[in-house]
This record gives sequence, C-alpha cells and structure tokens, in this order.
Amino acid sequence: MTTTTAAQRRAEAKTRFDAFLAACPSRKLLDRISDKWVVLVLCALSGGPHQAEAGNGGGPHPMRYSQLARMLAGVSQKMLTQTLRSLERDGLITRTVTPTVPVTVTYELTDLGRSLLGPVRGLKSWAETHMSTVLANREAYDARA
Amino acid sequence: MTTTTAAQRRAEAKTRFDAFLAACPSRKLLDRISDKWVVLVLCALSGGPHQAEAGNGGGPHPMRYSQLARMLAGVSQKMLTQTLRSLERDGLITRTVTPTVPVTVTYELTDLGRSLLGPVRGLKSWAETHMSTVLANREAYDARA
DNA sequence: CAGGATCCAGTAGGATACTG
DNA sequence: CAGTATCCTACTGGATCCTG
Repeated sequence: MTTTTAAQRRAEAKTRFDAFLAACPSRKLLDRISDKWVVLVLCALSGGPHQAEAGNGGGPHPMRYSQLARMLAGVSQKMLTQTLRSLERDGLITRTVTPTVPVTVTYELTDLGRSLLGPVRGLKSWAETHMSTVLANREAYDARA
Repeated sequence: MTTTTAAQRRAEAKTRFDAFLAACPSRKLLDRISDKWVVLVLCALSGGPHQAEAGNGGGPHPMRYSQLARMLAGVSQKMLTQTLRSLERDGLITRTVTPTVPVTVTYELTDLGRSLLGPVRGLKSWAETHMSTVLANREAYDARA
C-alpha cells in the first residue's frame, strides 16, 4: 500500500536537501564565517579597520596571540584559540611559533585568507549603507503591533 | 589598593568591546545572515540560482509559503516561518495575504532585499572558487596529525 | 493552506582553573 | 606567554500536535 507515501516523500526530499546542503560550497563558507569570531579575527589580522582604539592605519601584519586577545576583548580565550585553530586548519591564516624564552606565537593571514577579505568587505559595505534602514524597519514593525 | 586592577580592566575592556559589537552594523548583518536559513530563503525568492530541481532561469518572483517549504525541504516549518517573519520585520521581504478560499500567502523580495543579493553573491563566488582549496587544506591538516 | 504552541535534545560558547 | 581541560548554562532549532 501507499498509505505513508506523503510522509515518506517528505523525508526523502529532506534527506536529499540535506545532502545537497552538505555538499554546497556556499553553505560551507557561511557555516565558517557564521562562527561569530571568525570575521573579527580576520579583520583584526588584516590591519583592523574597525577598532576604535589604537589608530593603526597600516597594512596587514602578523599578530601575537596576546595582541589578538587584547584587541578582541569580548572573546573568551577558549573561543579565540578554537577560532584560530580552525582558521589555520582551513589555510586562511598561518601560525608561527618562535621558541624564544617565553614562546612567541604569531598569526598571519595567508593569501587565501586575504582573498576572503574582499567579499567580507562587500558585506561590511552593505551593512554600513543599509543597516540603519533595516533597523528602522524593525522598529516600525514592532511599533505597529 | 590596586590588587584586582588587572581583572577589573579586563572586565571593563570586555564590556566596552561588547558594547561596540552591539552597535556595529557589520556585526548585526552577520548575525542576520548567520541565521542558517536566511540566505537560502533569500536565494529561493530571488529565483533560486542553486536548486537542481525545477529549471527556472527566470527573474525574481513571489513565492507561496508551501512552495518555499517544498523547495527548502530541509527546513522545519517552524524555522521557515520564523525566518520569513524576521525577514519581513527587517523589510527585506514582503508578506502578502490574499483571502482566497484557503488563504494564499506570498512572499517577495523588496528592493532592499534584492540589494543584499549582491554581497551575498560575492560570498557565493568566493566559495565556488576557493572552497575546494579550503577543504584540501583541512584534509592535509587533519592528515598530519 | 499557512502557521501557532509546546516539548525537548544537542551544542555553542562563557567562566574558571591549571600547565609547558 | 600561549594555550589546555573541565564544567555548566542558555539558546538554537527540530519534531510533533493543533488551529483559523
């Protein structure tokens, strides 16, 4: 019989869709940059166009772990380490250990990592242009409750 | 005395940083598009450049709830509804109710929503170009355990 | 048809303490 | 200095049932 066909086909469709998503490069990228700290670390390593603190207008430069930790004061060291590891794993940054007296570890963007800054800046640009409108829409929507 | 100064200053810095993030437009946008289904819905409403099913090469078109649910088979109706609501709230899509016999609800991208497709396609493009490299890096990293 | 309401598991991620 | 290890909470998001 075909009593459960509808549910079955739904389940099948879901499976196929999930498989599709698992293979989708865009989805993988989104999963990566969604990681809440990934983009912040990337920007920090790119010379940091967002920090209101040290006025460094220079180019992209290597950074030490503790520098990053100070710049991104809101991230726990657990997440910072985890984020750095995953970025290194993906080949977006390099991790260099210099065996000085207390070890020195520096992180730096790879070419691949730098290439990702382009699209990211695209998002940033859109955000700076349109986000205020979005926020206004939000308020308006909530107000007409 | 200044015994706890270090911890205090850390906490202060974190507070400032969190406040900064809360105000940062880019962060807000990231929070939005991280929503796991937002981008999928946006793409679906844009004419869906990613589905392997119906070969519709046409332009952006309104879509009914059930159409979306079928296309994005992997999303629960709860999340679909939630996503659609938040996008409507942000003014990225419109929701139109037509009181036919069983009600008909259609969703459509607004101009604002369409403008977001640009940056998103930027990401998509990067993903399609570089994601295989990232995956290779990942495997290499894991292999050298 | 389009969604609201409820329950529930998995996990992201923060706080804290310890180490080579 | 640059992490690792452990514990614990809160939220995300799926499944299921119900409604105008």
